[in-house]
Amino acid sequence: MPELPEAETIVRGLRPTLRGARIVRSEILHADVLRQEPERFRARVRSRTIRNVERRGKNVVLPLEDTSVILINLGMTGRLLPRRPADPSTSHPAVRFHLVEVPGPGSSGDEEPPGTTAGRGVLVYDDVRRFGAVEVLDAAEWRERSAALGPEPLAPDYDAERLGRDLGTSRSPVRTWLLDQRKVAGVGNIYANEALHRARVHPRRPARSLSPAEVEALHRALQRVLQEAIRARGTTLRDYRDASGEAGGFAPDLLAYGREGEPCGRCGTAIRRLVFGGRPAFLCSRCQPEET
DNA sequence: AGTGTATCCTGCAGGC
DNA sequence: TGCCTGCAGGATACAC
Repeated sequence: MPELPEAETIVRGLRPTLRGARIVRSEILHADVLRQEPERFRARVRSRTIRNVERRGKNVVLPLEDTSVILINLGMTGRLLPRRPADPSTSHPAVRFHLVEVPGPGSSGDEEPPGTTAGRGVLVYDDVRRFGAVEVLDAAEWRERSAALGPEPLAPDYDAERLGRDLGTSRSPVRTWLLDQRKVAGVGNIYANEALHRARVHPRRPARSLSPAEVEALHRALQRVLQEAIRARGTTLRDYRDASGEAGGFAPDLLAYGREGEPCGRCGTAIRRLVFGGRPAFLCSRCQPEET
C-alpha cells in the first residue's frame, strides 16, 4: 500500500469534496473487496452523509452521520478517485459511491431534482490487485478495530520513551516489528527501511537490543521520514496515486529502499538487499552494522 | 514467541 | 514476438 504518508495525502485531497456529501447509491463491481455481503453493505451506506475524511494508520476512515464508519484499507494498489457522474471510468473499479451534496438549511426537499447533475459526484474505489478492503463498521466495531492498531507515530505524545517501552522484550527483527500494525500504525516496508537507514540501525537487529540512543535515533528518523514524505505527497514506485490521480514526489528522496547496488548517500558503500520475513530489506552494511 | 510459507490478484520486467 | 518466472507500498492463516 500506500503507507501512512500516502493515506494522509489521499485523505487531505478528498476531505474538501467528500465532507457533507451523501451517498445515494453504491455500485459493487468486485464483491471480493468487501468484508460483508454486498446487499448488506449497500443498505448500510445508503442515504448516509459522510461527516469527515480521516486516517488511522494506513486506513482511510469515513465517519458517517449515524456514527458508523466506512473503513478502507488500500492494500497494495487501492485508490480513491473522485469522478464526475458523466464519466466515472477508472481502470479497475471495485466499488462506486454515488454522491450528492446535502441540501443546506433553508433548502426545501430531500429529493434532488431529477436530471440535475450539479452537486453530484462519484467516489470510486479502484484496485488492480484487489488486496484492499472496504467495509462498514458500527461505532463499537470501529472502536475495537482501532484499539487493535498501535499508536499513531506522528501523534504529539508518541515520544522516544514510548517507542522504547513498546520495543520492550521483543526478539523480532526491528524491521518486522515496525511492519506490525499492532505495534505502530501506518509503517510499511518503504518507510521502515528508510527510518532504519537514517537511524543507522540494521533492519535485522532484535527490537529489544536497541540502545536508548538508537531508540532515540529511530524515533526521530521515523517521524522525520514520515513527515517529509507527507510534504512530498507520498512515494510512487509504480501504482500509488493520490485522489487527484497524481504520483507522489518522495521516490527520489529514498536513501535505501529499492536502491540495491547504488552508493549509500552517506558513505558511498553499495546498498545491500536481503530478504527476511518474506520481504526485502535494504541497508548500508557500513552505516547499519548488524553487530554492535 | 518467532519465522518461513502460502494465499488473495493483476501487471510488468527480464530472461530465453 | 511470445512464453515463463519472479516480483510488488499488505494482511492473514498456518505449520513448525
